[in-house]
Amino acid sequence: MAVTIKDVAKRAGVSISTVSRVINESKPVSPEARRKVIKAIEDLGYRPNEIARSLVTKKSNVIGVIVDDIGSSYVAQIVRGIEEVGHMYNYDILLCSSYGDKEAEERFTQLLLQKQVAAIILLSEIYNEDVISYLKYSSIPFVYLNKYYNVLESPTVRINNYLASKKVMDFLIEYGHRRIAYVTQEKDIDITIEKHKLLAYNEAMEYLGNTPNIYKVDGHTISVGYELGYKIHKDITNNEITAIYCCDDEIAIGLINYCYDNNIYVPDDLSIVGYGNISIASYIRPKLTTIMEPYYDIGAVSVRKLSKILANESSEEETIELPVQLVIRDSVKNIN
Amino acid sequence: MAVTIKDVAKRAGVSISTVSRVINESKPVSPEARRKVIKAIEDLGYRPNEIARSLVTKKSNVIGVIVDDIGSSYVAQIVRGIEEVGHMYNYDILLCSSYGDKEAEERFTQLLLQKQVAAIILLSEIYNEDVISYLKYSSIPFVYLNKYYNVLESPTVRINNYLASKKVMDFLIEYGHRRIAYVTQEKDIDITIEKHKLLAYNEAMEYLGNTPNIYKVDGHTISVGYELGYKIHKDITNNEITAIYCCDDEIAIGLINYCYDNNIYVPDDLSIVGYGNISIASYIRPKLTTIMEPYYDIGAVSVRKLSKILANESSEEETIELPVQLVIRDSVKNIN
DNA sequence: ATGAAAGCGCTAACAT
DNA sequence: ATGTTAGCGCTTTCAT
Repeated sequence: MAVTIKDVAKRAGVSISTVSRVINESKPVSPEARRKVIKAIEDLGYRPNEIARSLVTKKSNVIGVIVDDIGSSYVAQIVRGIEEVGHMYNYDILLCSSYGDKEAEERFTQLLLQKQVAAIILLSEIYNEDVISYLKYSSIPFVYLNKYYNVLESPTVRINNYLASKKVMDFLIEYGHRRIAYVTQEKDIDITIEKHKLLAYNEAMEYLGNTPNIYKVDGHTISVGYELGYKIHKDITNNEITAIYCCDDEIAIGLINYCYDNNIYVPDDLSIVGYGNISIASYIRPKLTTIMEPYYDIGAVSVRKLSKILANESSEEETIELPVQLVIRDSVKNIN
Repeated sequence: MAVTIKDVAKRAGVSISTVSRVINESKPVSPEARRKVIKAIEDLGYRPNEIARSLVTKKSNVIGVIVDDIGSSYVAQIVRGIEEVGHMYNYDILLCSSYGDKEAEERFTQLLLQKQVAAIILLSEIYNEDVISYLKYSSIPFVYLNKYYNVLESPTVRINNYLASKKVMDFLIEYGHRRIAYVTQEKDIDITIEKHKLLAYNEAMEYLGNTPNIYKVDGHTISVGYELGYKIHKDITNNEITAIYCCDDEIAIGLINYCYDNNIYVPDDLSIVGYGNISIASYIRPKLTTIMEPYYDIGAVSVRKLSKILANESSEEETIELPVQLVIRDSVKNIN
């Protein structure tokens, strides 16, 4: 049987309230009593039961985190941010993976609520307004992070995708590229961030006086990028395009691998830009030039926001926009 | 205010015991009462408070997981395994990152204990026997996973590193390599898995009648592997060695990158083998030939073991050994 | 089959 | 400054 506050009180020869007081430093305790209590706690190896504590205080200092897939590299980075600053604010992390399943997102939300978490961070890749409604309805503080979709109005932390996209295009143009293709996601384009990224791309092409050249893919994996290589092989070797701007690092990396395997030299034959700056981006060769999404910071800022809400120092509504940066590495050639 | 079991009871016109009974299906309830209770639950949107439940049942169905760094790719894979099969067994995951800090490991262990977790999985990369002793002393079911160290006797899930290493050497020899170097970790070699890997390497070299050629590094990152490139550049270009077997994928990848950047062609000029099969291994070019450590399975099996212990179906002591596999890709040349 | 009541380990109001 | 007590939301005897 675990040792409880009663055991400590008995051993120290004081009441349980006194013990509670020294543990929580909630009220003054005489030096004498404090000494005895501390001694008893050490002798017995007592550790307060957080479950019992939460029950009475109605606080859990646990943040529930529902992610798409913890095995995914950018997800792990965000969770790292959540975890690290979470612990600074004294929060623990209860982690669930939904694997892109709508129902799982909702089920886990309920579960976390039952676990009396103080707040929820939902990191999703799918379109699921129901869970947002549910979260709002539950009136639990939450942050909603979606890599692709613009879902409803909800507190979130993100970058400005239009501006990011503009940075890429400005850079490509500065490096002398004119025939630039963009690889976008075909699915739900109007309600995803692709809408904004595409806008910047189209504006830049219009500025150049060139017709946009858009490839559509479905999926965000490296193999999708690789397969894209087959489809556009001719366009590349024809020299119809000099640069490809990909909506995801994964697509860009798949494409780079395709090129490597088919003797197309990046960046000499073709320049490639990614989006995200996942960790592999700096390890593949050539190193990928890409937009850096500050994953760690997104997690970190989300927790900070939540902790402010929980301390009543902030309202829930605002969405936070983090600065973007273009990381220039080796996958784009200056053809001026 | 959240709705409680009392509210449900009142609304249904029954006692809270009856409500509890229908929730838990713990005792027979008349169809009539059950109907009313279910109705009330739905009307009120009632969800039992898991905190209160845990307090009385003294069960938490939460598994505490302490990892080194959730941002690390292999860690994320293991956690994925833990999380996914954990949820199948109805466990939730409370996650902490120690970032290689001894004290953090101990602090989090205490914290998790206070949170009344049902079991703990400790995933460490450092040498810390204290935390194992503490865990044993607390008599909480736990699994101890350490990527490098052989720490004390403790329940664990791992691969047979000697056998794995032997597989690598057999393969290299089969492919005609004779002058094979091994890159090992210089730190604490006698109490780490390097001892076993090295043994297999040395035995193979003895079998070949060649003197072992061992490079020592300190650290498990890609940049450590890259820096190793500088040091052994001459050995490679001298053709003194035809193959390098690296103790970590990261080292191998760093080395491959060094070669790429310095016009040494892998595998034509030099064959490289890794260890681990982290996700990048199949994305870099040339694709890395390596030992597959089944990270996901290590996590999955750990949870299964724990769940058996918690159900009194297994003792804590045994260590589980998972099968190893050599993944043959493109970084080794057949020079027969 | 059902309800009353005790109690899980703790905090916090109240009393002294 | 300290002790007594109620009660957090729930499960589980124990009666009935």
